Amino acid sequence: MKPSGDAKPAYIAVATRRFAMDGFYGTSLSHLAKDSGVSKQALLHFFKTKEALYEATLTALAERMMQDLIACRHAEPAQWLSDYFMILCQNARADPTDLRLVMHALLDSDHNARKWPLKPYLDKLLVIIAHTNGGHKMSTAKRINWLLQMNGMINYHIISHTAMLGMYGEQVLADTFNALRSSISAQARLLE
Amino acid sequence: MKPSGDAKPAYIAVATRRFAMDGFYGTSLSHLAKDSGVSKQALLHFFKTKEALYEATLTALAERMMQDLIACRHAEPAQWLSDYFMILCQNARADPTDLRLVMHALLDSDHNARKWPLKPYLDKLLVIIAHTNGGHKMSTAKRINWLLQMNGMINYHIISHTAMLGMYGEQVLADTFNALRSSISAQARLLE
DNA sequence: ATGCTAACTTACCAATCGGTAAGTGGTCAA
DNA sequence: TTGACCACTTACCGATTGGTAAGTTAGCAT
Repeated sequence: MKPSGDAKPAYIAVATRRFAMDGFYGTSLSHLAKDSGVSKQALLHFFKTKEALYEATLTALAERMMQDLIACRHAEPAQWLSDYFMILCQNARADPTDLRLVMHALLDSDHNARKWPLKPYLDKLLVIIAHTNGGHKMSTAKRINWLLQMNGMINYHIISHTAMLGMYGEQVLADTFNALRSSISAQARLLE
Repeated sequence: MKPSGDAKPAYIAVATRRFAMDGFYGTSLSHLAKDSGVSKQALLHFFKTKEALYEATLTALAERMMQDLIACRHAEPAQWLSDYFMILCQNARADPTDLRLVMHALLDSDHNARKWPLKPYLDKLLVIIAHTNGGHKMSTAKRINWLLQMNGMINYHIISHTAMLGMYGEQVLADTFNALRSSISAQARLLE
Protein backbone atom coordinates (compact mmCIF):
# COMPACT_ATOMS: atom_id res chain seq x y z
CA MET A 1 0.00 0.00 0.00
CA LYS A 2 1.63 3.21 1.12
CA PRO A 3 5.33 3.38 1.90
CA SER A 4 4.26 6.32 4.06
CA GLY A 5 3.87 7.04 7.77
CA ASP A 6 4.35 4.28 10.28
CA ALA A 7 1.52 2.10 11.42
CA LYS A 8 3.91 0.91 14.09
CA PRO A 9 2.59 3.14 16.90
CA ALA A 10 -0.92 1.77 16.37
CA TYR A 11 0.34 -1.80 16.60
CA ILE A 12 2.30 -0.95 19.71
CA ALA A 13 -0.78 0.59 21.28
CA VAL A 14 -2.75 -2.59 20.70
CA ALA A 15 0.11 -4.71 21.98
CA THR A 16 0.43 -2.54 25.06
CA ARG A 17 -3.13 -3.24 26.08
CA ARG A 18 -2.87 -6.96 25.43
CA PHE A 19 0.50 -7.45 27.10
CA ALA A 20 -0.70 -5.41 30.06
CA MET A 21 -3.79 -7.57 30.43
CA ASP A 22 -2.42 -11.05 29.75
CA GLY A 23 1.34 -10.74 30.00
CA PHE A 24 3.90 -11.84 27.46
CA TYR A 25 3.05 -15.54 27.50
CA GLY A 26 -0.69 -14.97 27.66
CA THR A 27 -0.63 -12.93 24.48
CA SER A 28 -0.31 -14.45 21.02
CA LEU A 29 0.61 -12.82 17.76
CA SER A 30 -2.68 -13.96 16.23
CA HIS A 31 -4.65 -12.17 18.94
CA LEU A 32 -2.62 -9.02 18.46
CA ALA A 33 -3.14 -9.26 14.70
CA LYS A 34 -6.88 -9.73 15.07
CA ASP A 35 -7.09 -6.77 17.45
CA SER A 36 -5.12 -4.68 14.99
CA GLY A 37 -7.21 -5.77 12.03
CA VAL A 38 -4.26 -7.07 10.05
CA SER A 39 -2.64 -10.43 9.46
CA LYS A 40 -0.13 -11.87 11.85
CA GLN A 41 2.63 -11.38 9.33
CA ALA A 42 1.98 -7.66 9.16
CA LEU A 43 3.23 -7.48 12.72
CA LEU A 44 6.22 -9.68 11.93
CA HIS A 45 7.03 -7.38 9.06
CA PHE A 46 7.60 -4.48 11.49
CA PHE A 47 8.83 -6.45 14.48
CA LYS A 48 10.97 -9.43 13.63
CA THR A 49 9.83 -11.49 16.60
CA LYS A 50 7.21 -11.42 19.31
CA GLU A 51 9.97 -10.55 21.76
CA ALA A 52 10.95 -7.53 19.66
CA LEU A 53 7.36 -6.31 19.68
CA TYR A 54 7.25 -6.73 23.44
CA GLU A 55 10.44 -4.76 23.85
CA ALA A 56 9.04 -2.03 21.64
CA THR A 57 5.99 -1.73 23.88
CA LEU A 58 8.21 -1.50 26.95
CA THR A 59 10.32 1.17 25.33
CA ALA A 60 7.20 3.12 24.40
CA LEU A 61 5.98 2.69 27.98
CA ALA A 62 9.22 4.10 29.34
CA GLU A 63 9.02 7.13 27.06
CA ARG A 64 5.41 7.74 28.01
CA MET A 65 6.18 7.63 31.72
CA MET A 66 9.14 9.95 31.31
CA GLN A 67 6.97 12.41 29.41
CA ASP A 68 4.28 12.31 32.08
CA LEU A 69 6.90 13.03 34.68
CA ILE A 70 8.33 15.97 32.74
CA ALA A 71 4.86 17.26 31.96
CA CYS A 72 4.10 18.20 35.55
CA ARG A 73 7.46 19.77 36.29
CA HIS A 74 7.51 22.12 39.25
CA ALA A 75 10.18 24.43 40.62
CA GLU A 76 9.86 22.88 44.05
CA PRO A 77 11.07 19.27 43.65
CA ALA A 78 9.03 17.92 46.56
CA GLN A 79 5.92 19.48 45.07
CA TRP A 80 6.83 18.09 41.67
CA LEU A 81 6.97 14.56 43.05
CA SER A 82 3.80 15.04 45.04
CA ASP A 83 1.92 16.29 41.99
CA TYR A 84 3.35 13.62 39.74
CA PHE A 85 2.46 10.63 41.87
CA MET A 86 -0.97 11.99 42.60
CA ILE A 87 -1.65 12.37 38.89
CA LEU A 88 -0.12 8.97 38.17
CA CYS A 89 -2.43 7.47 40.73
CA GLN A 90 -5.50 9.14 39.24
CA ASN A 91 -4.61 8.11 35.70
CA ALA A 92 -3.84 4.57 36.72
CA ARG A 93 -7.17 4.23 38.41
CA ALA A 94 -8.94 5.37 35.25
CA ASP A 95 -6.76 3.12 33.09
CA PRO A 96 -4.45 0.65 34.85
CA THR A 97 -2.86 -0.50 31.59
CA ASP A 98 0.56 1.06 32.09
CA LEU A 99 1.03 -0.03 35.67
CA ARG A 100 -0.08 -3.54 34.83
CA LEU A 101 2.53 -3.60 32.08
CA VAL A 102 5.18 -2.47 34.55
CA MET A 103 4.24 -5.26 36.94
CA HIS A 104 4.30 -7.88 34.19
CA ALA A 105 7.68 -6.64 33.04
CA LEU A 106 9.02 -6.76 36.58
CA LEU A 107 7.83 -10.32 37.04
CA ASP A 108 9.37 -11.28 33.71
CA SER A 109 12.70 -9.64 34.42
CA ASP A 110 13.90 -12.66 36.39
CA HIS A 111 14.51 -15.03 33.52
CA ASN A 112 14.89 -12.28 31.03
CA ALA A 113 18.30 -10.67 30.92
CA ARG A 114 16.98 -7.85 28.74
CA LYS A 115 18.10 -4.37 29.63
CA TRP A 116 15.53 -2.48 31.63
CA PRO A 117 14.10 0.42 29.58
CA LEU A 118 12.65 2.20 32.62
CA LYS A 119 16.05 2.99 34.07
CA PRO A 120 16.29 6.57 32.71
CA TYR A 121 12.86 7.26 34.17
CA LEU A 122 13.85 5.92 37.57
CA ASP A 123 17.14 7.78 37.45
CA LYS A 124 15.30 11.00 36.73
CA LEU A 125 13.03 10.39 39.71
CA LEU A 126 16.05 9.73 41.92
CA VAL A 127 17.63 13.00 40.83
CA ILE A 128 14.48 14.90 41.70
CA ILE A 129 14.35 13.17 45.07
CA ALA A 130 17.96 14.17 45.67
CA HIS A 131 17.02 17.81 45.09
CA THR A 132 14.37 17.89 47.81
CA ASN A 133 15.13 19.16 51.29
CA GLY A 134 14.42 15.78 52.81
CA GLY A 135 16.04 13.75 50.08
CA HIS A 136 19.42 15.42 49.66
CA LYS A 137 20.64 14.09 52.98
CA MET A 138 19.46 10.57 52.24
CA SER A 139 21.74 7.81 51.02
CA THR A 140 21.10 6.40 47.55
CA ALA A 141 19.62 3.31 49.16
CA LYS A 142 17.14 5.38 51.14
CA ARG A 143 16.11 7.30 48.06
CA ILE A 144 15.53 4.05 46.21
CA ASN A 145 13.58 2.78 49.17
CA TRP A 146 11.40 5.88 49.19
CA LEU A 147 10.72 5.36 45.51
CA LEU A 148 9.97 1.66 45.83
CA GLN A 149 7.65 2.44 48.69
CA MET A 150 5.75 5.07 46.74
CA ASN A 151 5.57 3.02 43.56
CA GLY A 152 4.82 -0.10 45.54
CA MET A 153 1.80 1.22 47.32
CA ILE A 154 0.35 2.80 44.19
CA ASN A 155 0.99 -0.14 41.88
CA TYR A 156 -0.16 -2.74 44.36
CA HIS A 157 -3.28 -0.76 45.02
CA ILE A 158 -4.11 -0.53 41.35
CA ILE A 159 -3.23 -4.11 40.45
CA SER A 160 -5.19 -5.59 43.33
CA HIS A 161 -8.18 -3.37 42.65
CA THR A 162 -10.22 -6.00 40.81
CA ALA A 163 -9.62 -8.64 43.46
CA MET A 164 -10.37 -6.23 46.31
CA LEU A 165 -13.49 -5.08 44.55
CA GLY A 166 -14.73 -8.65 44.40
CA MET A 167 -13.94 -9.17 48.07
CA TYR A 168 -15.02 -5.96 49.75
CA GLY A 169 -17.40 -4.20 47.40
CA GLU A 170 -17.52 -0.93 45.56
CA GLN A 171 -18.29 1.44 48.43
CA VAL A 172 -15.37 0.47 50.63
CA LEU A 173 -12.98 0.45 47.69
CA ALA A 174 -13.85 4.04 46.79
CA ASP A 175 -12.99 5.10 50.34
CA THR A 176 -9.83 3.03 50.19
CA PHE A 177 -8.77 4.98 47.15
CA ASN A 178 -9.18 8.22 49.06
CA ALA A 179 -7.06 6.77 51.84
CA LEU A 180 -4.41 5.94 49.25
CA ARG A 181 -4.30 9.57 48.16
CA SER A 182 -3.72 10.61 51.75
CA SER A 183 -0.92 8.10 52.01
CA ILE A 184 0.67 9.44 48.85
CA SER A 185 0.61 12.92 50.35
CA ALA A 186 2.11 11.63 53.57
CA GLN A 187 4.86 9.84 51.69
CA ALA A 188 5.59 12.95 49.64
CA ARG A 189 5.72 15.07 52.81
CA LEU A 190 8.68 13.00 53.99
CA LEU A 191 10.79 14.82 51.41
CA GLU A 192 9.85 18.37 52.35
CA MET B 1 1.80 -48.65 41.97
CA LYS B 2 0.80 -47.86 45.51
CA PRO B 3 -2.70 -46.75 46.39
CA SER B 4 -0.96 -45.07 49.33
CA GLY B 5 -0.16 -41.52 50.48
CA ASP B 6 -0.72 -38.62 48.13
CA ALA B 7 1.91 -37.44 45.74
CA LYS B 8 -0.29 -34.40 45.24
CA PRO B 9 1.60 -32.10 47.65
CA ALA B 10 4.83 -32.78 45.79
CA TYR B 11 3.20 -31.91 42.47
CA ILE B 12 1.73 -28.78 43.97
CA ALA B 13 5.13 -27.77 45.31
CA VAL B 14 6.64 -28.08 41.86
CA ALA B 15 3.72 -26.22 40.30
CA THR B 16 4.01 -23.47 42.88
CA ARG B 17 7.57 -22.73 41.87
CA ARG B 18 6.82 -22.80 38.17
CA PHE B 19 3.64 -20.75 38.32
CA ALA B 20 5.40 -18.25 40.56
CA MET B 21 8.24 -17.91 38.09
CA ASP B 22 6.43 -17.91 34.77
CA GLY B 23 2.78 -17.34 35.58
CA PHE B 24 -0.17 -19.41 34.47
CA TYR B 25 0.26 -18.92 30.74
CA GLY B 26 4.02 -19.23 30.85
CA THR B 27 3.83 -22.64 32.45
CA SER B 28 2.94 -25.80 30.54
CA LEU B 29 1.83 -29.16 31.84
CA SER B 30 4.75 -30.83 30.10
CA HIS B 31 7.22 -28.62 31.95
CA LEU B 32 5.54 -29.36 35.25
CA ALA B 33 5.60 -33.06 34.44
CA LYS B 34 9.26 -33.01 33.55
CA ASP B 35 10.09 -31.10 36.74
CA SER B 36 8.10 -33.65 38.73
CA GLY B 37 9.71 -36.60 36.99
CA VAL B 38 6.41 -38.06 35.82
CA SER B 39 4.37 -38.00 32.66
CA LYS B 40 2.00 -35.19 31.88
CA GLN B 41 -0.98 -37.46 32.40
CA ALA B 42 0.08 -38.25 35.92
CA LEU B 43 -0.73 -34.65 36.75
CA LEU B 44 -4.02 -34.80 34.89
CA HIS B 45 -4.87 -37.90 36.87
CA PHE B 46 -4.85 -35.87 40.11
CA PHE B 47 -5.93 -32.51 38.73
CA LYS B 48 -8.48 -32.69 35.97
CA THR B 49 -7.26 -29.58 34.20
CA LYS B 50 -4.35 -27.17 34.27
CA GLU B 51 -6.70 -24.62 35.81
CA ALA B 52 -7.55 -27.02 38.61
CA LEU B 53 -3.88 -27.53 39.36
CA TYR B 54 -3.38 -23.78 39.41
CA GLU B 55 -6.25 -23.33 41.82
CA ALA B 56 -4.82 -26.04 44.03
CA THR B 57 -1.51 -24.18 44.22
CA LEU B 58 -3.33 -20.96 45.12
CA THR B 59 -5.31 -22.74 47.83
CA ALA B 60 -2.11 -24.24 49.22
CA LEU B 61 -0.54 -20.78 49.10
CA ALA B 62 -3.42 -19.31 51.07
CA GLU B 63 -3.16 -22.00 53.73
CA ARG B 64 0.58 -21.51 54.01
CA MET B 65 0.25 -17.77 54.48
CA MET B 66 -2.47 -18.20 57.06
CA GLN B 67 -0.28 -20.65 58.96
CA ASP B 68 2.69 -18.30 58.85
CA LEU B 69 0.49 -15.55 60.25
CA ILE B 70 -0.84 -17.73 63.07
CA ALA B 71 2.64 -19.07 63.78
CA CYS B 72 3.94 -15.75 65.08
CA ARG B 73 0.89 -14.88 67.14
CA HIS B 74 1.50 -12.29 69.84
CA ALA B 75 -0.70 -11.00 72.65
CA GLU B 76 -0.16 -7.43 71.52
CA PRO B 77 -1.81 -7.17 68.05
CA ALA B 78 0.43 -4.34 66.86
CA GLN B 79 3.47 -6.35 67.82
CA TRP B 80 1.99 -9.40 66.11
CA LEU B 81 1.64 -7.53 62.85
CA SER B 82 5.07 -5.98 63.17
CA ASP B 83 6.67 -9.37 63.77
CA TYR B 84 4.70 -11.05 61.03
CA PHE B 85 5.51 -8.61 58.25
CA MET B 86 9.14 -8.46 59.27
CA ILE B 87 9.38 -12.24 59.06
CA LEU B 88 7.41 -12.29 55.82
CA CYS B 89 9.86 -9.81 54.40
CA GLN B 90 12.88 -11.85 55.46
CA ASN B 91 11.44 -15.08 54.11
CA ALA B 92 10.41 -13.46 50.85
CA ARG B 93 13.88 -12.14 50.31
CA ALA B 94 15.35 -15.60 50.79
CA ASP B 95 12.68 -17.16 48.57
CA PRO B 96 10.36 -14.82 46.67
CA THR B 97 8.25 -17.69 45.31
CA ASP B 98 5.13 -17.07 47.35
CA LEU B 99 4.99 -13.33 46.80
CA ARG B 100 5.58 -13.78 43.10
CA LEU B 101 2.67 -16.19 43.01
CA VAL B 102 0.49 -13.65 44.78
CA MET B 103 1.38 -11.00 42.23
CA HIS B 104 0.70 -13.30 39.30
CA ALA B 105 -2.63 -14.26 40.80
CA LEU B 106 -3.53 -10.61 41.31
CA LEU B 107 -2.68 -9.77 37.73
CA ASP B 108 -4.71 -12.73 36.54
CA SER B 109 -7.72 -11.90 38.66
CA ASP B 110 -8.99 -9.44 36.09
CA HIS B 111 -10.18 -11.86 33.44
CA ASN B 112 -10.56 -14.68 35.89
CA ALA B 113 -13.76 -14.66 37.92
CA ARG B 114 -12.43 -17.35 40.22
CA LYS B 115 -13.06 -16.87 43.90
CA TRP B 116 -10.08 -15.43 45.70
CA PRO B 117 -8.60 -18.02 48.10
CA LEU B 118 -6.60 -15.43 50.05
CA LYS B 119 -9.69 -13.73 51.44
CA PRO B 120 -9.71 -15.56 54.82
CA TYR B 121 -6.08 -14.59 55.26
CA LEU B 122 -6.78 -10.95 54.49
CA ASP B 123 -9.84 -10.98 56.73
CA LYS B 124 -7.75 -12.34 59.55
CA LEU B 125 -5.22 -9.57 59.07
CA LEU B 126 -7.98 -6.96 59.09
CA VAL B 127 -9.32 -8.33 62.37
CA ILE B 128 -5.89 -8.10 63.94
CA ILE B 129 -5.53 -4.54 62.67
CA ALA B 130 -8.91 -3.70 64.17
CA HIS B 131 -7.66 -4.88 67.56
CA THR B 132 -4.69 -2.52 67.66
CA ASN B 133 -4.85 0.80 69.46
CA GLY B 134 -4.34 2.72 66.26
CA GLY B 135 -6.49 0.50 64.10
CA HIS B 136 -9.69 0.22 66.08
CA LYS B 137 -10.63 3.81 65.40
CA MET B 138 -9.95 3.45 61.68
CA SER B 139 -12.63 2.89 59.09
CA THR B 140 -12.61 -0.38 57.19
CA ALA B 141 -11.30 1.49 54.17
CA LYS B 142 -8.37 2.86 56.16
CA ARG B 143 -7.54 -0.56 57.51
CA ILE B 144 -7.55 -1.97 53.99
CA ASN B 145 -5.39 0.91 52.89
CA TRP B 146 -2.91 0.26 55.67
CA LEU B 147 -2.76 -3.37 54.59
CA LEU B 148 -2.39 -2.60 50.90
CA GLN B 149 0.35 -0.15 51.73
CA MET B 150 2.25 -2.66 53.84
CA ASN B 151 1.82 -5.50 51.38
CA GLY B 152 2.46 -3.19 48.49
CA MET B 153 5.81 -1.95 49.65
CA ILE B 154 7.02 -5.43 50.60
CA ASN B 155 5.78 -7.21 47.49
CA TYR B 156 6.94 -4.51 45.12
CA HIS B 157 10.33 -4.49 46.76
CA ILE B 158 10.69 -8.25 46.41
CA ILE B 159 9.33 -8.51 42.88
CA SER B 160 11.46 -5.68 41.57
CA HIS B 161 14.57 -6.99 43.28
CA THR B 162 16.06 -8.64 40.20
CA ALA B 163 15.52 -5.60 38.03
CA MET B 164 16.88 -3.21 40.68
CA LEU B 165 19.87 -5.46 41.19
CA GLY B 166 20.69 -5.21 37.51
CA MET B 167 20.30 -1.44 37.57
CA TYR B 168 21.93 -0.37 40.82
CA GLY B 169 24.16 -3.21 41.93
CA GLU B 170 24.42 -5.49 44.89
CA GLN B 171 25.78 -3.09 47.48
CA VAL B 172 23.07 -0.46 47.21
CA LEU B 173 20.38 -3.11 47.09
CA ALA B 174 21.48 -4.60 50.41
CA ASP B 175 21.20 -1.16 52.01
CA THR B 176 17.84 -0.66 50.35
CA PHE B 177 16.62 -3.83 51.98
CA ASN B 178 17.62 -2.46 55.38
CA ALA B 179 15.71 0.72 54.58
CA LEU B 180 12.69 -1.42 53.75
CA ARG B 181 12.85 -3.00 57.18
CA SER B 182 12.84 0.44 58.76
CA SER B 183 9.83 1.37 56.67
CA ILE B 184 8.01 -1.75 57.79
CA SER B 185 8.65 -0.80 61.39
CA ALA B 186 7.42 2.71 60.74
CA GLN B 187 4.28 1.44 59.06
CA ALA B 188 3.64 -0.95 61.95
CA ARG B 189 4.16 1.88 64.46
CA LEU B 190 1.16 3.66 62.95
CA LEU B 191 -1.04 1.09 64.68
CA GLU B 192 0.40 1.42 68.17
C1' DA C 1 6.31 3.21 -18.59
C1' DT C 2 9.42 1.02 -15.48
C1' DG C 3 11.63 -0.61 -11.62
C1' DC C 4 12.24 -0.21 -6.59
C1' DT C 5 10.57 -0.49 -2.22
C1' DA C 6 7.27 -0.50 1.65
C1' DA C 7 3.35 -2.70 3.44
C1' DC C 8 1.17 -6.00 3.44
C1' DT C 9 -1.35 -11.20 2.24
C1' DT C 10 -1.96 -16.27 1.58
C1' DA C 11 0.04 -20.57 2.27
C1' DC C 12 2.54 -23.35 4.94
C1' DC C 13 5.60 -25.26 8.68
C1' DA C 14 7.33 -28.08 12.77
C1' DA C 15 6.64 -27.77 17.58
C1' DT C 16 3.93 -27.50 21.42
C1' DC C 17 -0.36 -26.77 23.68
C1' DG C 18 -4.16 -28.87 26.93
C1' DG C 19 -6.70 -32.91 27.01
C1' DT C 20 -8.83 -37.89 25.82
C1' DA C 21 -8.63 -42.94 25.43
C1' DA C 22 -6.93 -47.06 26.46
C1' DG C 23 -3.94 -49.72 28.59
C1' DT C 24 -0.25 -51.52 32.46
C1' DG C 25 1.34 -53.06 36.70
C1' DG C 26 1.39 -53.10 41.50
C1' DT C 27 -1.41 -53.47 46.09
C1' DC C 28 -4.87 -55.06 48.84
C1' DA C 29 -9.43 -56.76 50.59
C1' DA C 30 -12.40 -60.90 49.78
C1' DT D 1 -6.94 -66.49 43.40
C1' DT D 2 -9.49 -63.18 42.04
C1' DG D 3 -11.03 -58.79 41.03
C1' DA D 4 -11.35 -54.04 42.20
C1' DC D 5 -8.71 -50.01 42.39
C1' DC D 6 -5.03 -46.69 42.31
C1' DA D 7 -1.14 -44.46 40.19
C1' DC D 8 0.47 -44.15 36.68
C1' DT D 9 2.17 -44.78 31.06
C1' DT D 10 2.04 -44.81 25.96
C1' DA D 11 -0.35 -43.33 22.13
C1' DC D 12 -2.83 -40.07 20.10
C1' DC D 13 -5.78 -35.86 19.11
C1' DG D 14 -7.17 -31.23 16.99
C1' DA D 15 -6.00 -26.56 17.88
C1' DT D 16 -2.75 -23.05 18.34
C1' DT D 17 1.86 -21.40 18.76
C1' DG D 18 5.86 -18.38 16.73
C1' DG D 19 7.94 -18.10 12.48
C1' DT D 20 9.37 -18.77 7.14
C1' DA D 21 8.68 -18.38 2.13
C1' DA D 22 6.78 -16.52 -1.57
C1' DG D 23 3.80 -13.71 -3.62
C1' DT D 24 0.71 -9.25 -4.28
C1' DT D 25 -0.41 -4.48 -4.41
C1' DA D 26 0.27 0.38 -4.09
C1' DG D 27 2.99 4.60 -4.40
C1' DC D 28 6.96 7.04 -6.01
C1' DA D 29 11.36 8.46 -8.14
C1' DT D 30 13.54 8.13 -12.60
